[in-house]
Amino acid sequence: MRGKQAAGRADWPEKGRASARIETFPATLANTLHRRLETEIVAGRIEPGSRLDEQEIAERYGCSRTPVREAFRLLAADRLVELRGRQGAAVRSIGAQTLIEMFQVMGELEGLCARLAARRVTQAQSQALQAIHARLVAAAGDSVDVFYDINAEFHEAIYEAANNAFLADETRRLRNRVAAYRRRVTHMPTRVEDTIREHEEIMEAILAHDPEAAHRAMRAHLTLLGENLLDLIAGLG
Amino acid sequence: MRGKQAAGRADWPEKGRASARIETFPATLANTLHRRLETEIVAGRIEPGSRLDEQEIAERYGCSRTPVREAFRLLAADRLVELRGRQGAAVRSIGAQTLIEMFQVMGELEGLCARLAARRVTQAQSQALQAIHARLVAAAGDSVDVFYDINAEFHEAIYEAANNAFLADETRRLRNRVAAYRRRVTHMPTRVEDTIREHEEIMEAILAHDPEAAHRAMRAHLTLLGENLLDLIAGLG
DNA sequence: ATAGCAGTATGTGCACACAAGATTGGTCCG
DNA sequence: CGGACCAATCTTGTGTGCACATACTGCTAT
Repeated sequence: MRGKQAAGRADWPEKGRASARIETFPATLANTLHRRLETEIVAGRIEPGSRLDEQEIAERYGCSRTPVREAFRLLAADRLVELRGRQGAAVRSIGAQTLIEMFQVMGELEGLCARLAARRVTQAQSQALQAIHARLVAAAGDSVDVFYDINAEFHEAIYEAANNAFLADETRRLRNRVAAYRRRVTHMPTRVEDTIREHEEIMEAILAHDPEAAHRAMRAHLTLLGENLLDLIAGLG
Repeated sequence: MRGKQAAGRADWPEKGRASARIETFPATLANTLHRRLETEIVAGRIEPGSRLDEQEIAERYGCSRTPVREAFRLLAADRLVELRGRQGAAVRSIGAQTLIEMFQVMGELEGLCARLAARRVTQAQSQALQAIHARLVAAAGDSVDVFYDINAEFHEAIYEAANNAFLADETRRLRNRVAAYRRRVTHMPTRVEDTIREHEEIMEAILAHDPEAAHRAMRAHLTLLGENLLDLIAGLG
């Protein structure tokens, strides 16, 4: 007879920090699949809107449908895929309207990151930021993918300097959701130089410990990025 | 032989609005469980930190473990439960540090809502807002739960006036995550009157179409709420 | 008495099987 | 000739069984 009270069992001793990717602990098949599919989607290797076939993926990874299904649920939680019950799962495709809205929210969140970073950044973090930026400048001529990755590093460094793990998680999550689209923007004519200039402004504000300037610069950066993205979409619509 | 291309099947015609709760469409067992458990957790009827037993819930709802497992994954996506592989799922408990961080982010998001609402609110929405506020004032003496619900309505009306579905979704999601804790704050001595006063200020700024004032008032509201919550936690720590 | 260890029990992870709903192609009727 | 209905097939949703990992309990040894 096991049916005790509703939920009165061994409570865990409360984790120190409630952040950290949800499921790093055990390397279950479902978790592995979750990570791998997430990477594929974020990198844009799976077209937005395309359907994900349980069986196909199951045999591709040599497992049964069960863990695949569970991975889908996890991805749905991050809003990376859409679950249409009885009709399978599909990579979420984002319309122009939603994209506008997302960039507005991202502007606010990344702006907060920048503001906090300006207040809290340490000496070591300042130097790290400058080093990353130097690498970004150096990579201006390299492949777009390399540039994109260093760009991401820059923002990641700011999250860290902001010293708000929750904010970092949420911002990162949002960033992931638009990543597949955002990556394409890097291909635009002046985007690389623009990015470098905008990053410079952000960085200087942070190094100068000027929260409002950092906030403003970061928001502007995101706004411009969003507008570029919309131009791109309008162009190929 | 079914193994075609990776994912080149029937693409859906892109949903009009990429928001809307993830899975309202089909009433599968897993989805039903997801919603019910979400309600239980958000309402605080399941203690934070307590473990969720697959079998127990399965037999309580008269189904097998499979849909229960899937519901857990969905809840994990919303960060409402924590998945510790091989050790079951537990309602996420939020530490003081994280709570502080969350309220900072919520302040920013709800602040954005208020700012947009001040710019975009329609005549009808203004009236609706006032009506809700009037009900809130009238409910000041009623049960805490009633007050809490009307309070939520007020914020919901602002989300709607902000006219940014994505922002509304994210803000609502965050609100849900802290709901179990937040609800308790309403019990504090002066919280009811404070809330009414703060709401008044927010509402007036929105009605006056003053974005910056609305933003400021809303952020202040969230900040005070967060501080109250921390006092509460410190008090019973 | 406490710490370490082994055996046991419980519960989760995964695979497989079955059932139900959805989609597609074909056929029949208007 | 077109549209609607129907059937076959495919895909997802759910139930069940088994194996392994983790936690627990009682023992022994220092």
